[in-house]
Amino acid sequence: MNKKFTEAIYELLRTVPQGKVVTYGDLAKAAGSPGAARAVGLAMKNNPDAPHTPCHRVVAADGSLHGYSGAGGVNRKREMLIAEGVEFYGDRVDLVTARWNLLS
DNA sequence: AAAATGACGGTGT
DNA sequence: TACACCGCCATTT
Repeated sequence: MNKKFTEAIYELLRTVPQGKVVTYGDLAKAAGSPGAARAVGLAMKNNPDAPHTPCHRVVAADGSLHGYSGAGGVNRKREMLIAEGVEFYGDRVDLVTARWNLLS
């Protein structure tokens, strides 16, 4: 425990409503360490609190999907987001409309 | 305690 | 736009 970083990531991630997404960088910044985007992704892979944490709503800074520990990989992740109402632009998420503000 | 890892981000080609 | 390289940070081994 103690790992406040990962813990903060989960907390913030839980605030993201369905149909919205956040980037690793924004998540890291909101957690208190801008630039730790990699650490954010690691937290998802190493300890995905599963259904408790919507890790599938986390996308790259350019809106593209990077990875997913769940079944189906990024492929499943993409379809999951579409099912939630996230507007996709090819294989990229429309961050212009689907990006969630972590500050709210 | 030190080194290696990884679901990133930005820039260059 | 796609691919490659470097730099960044926290976690894991």
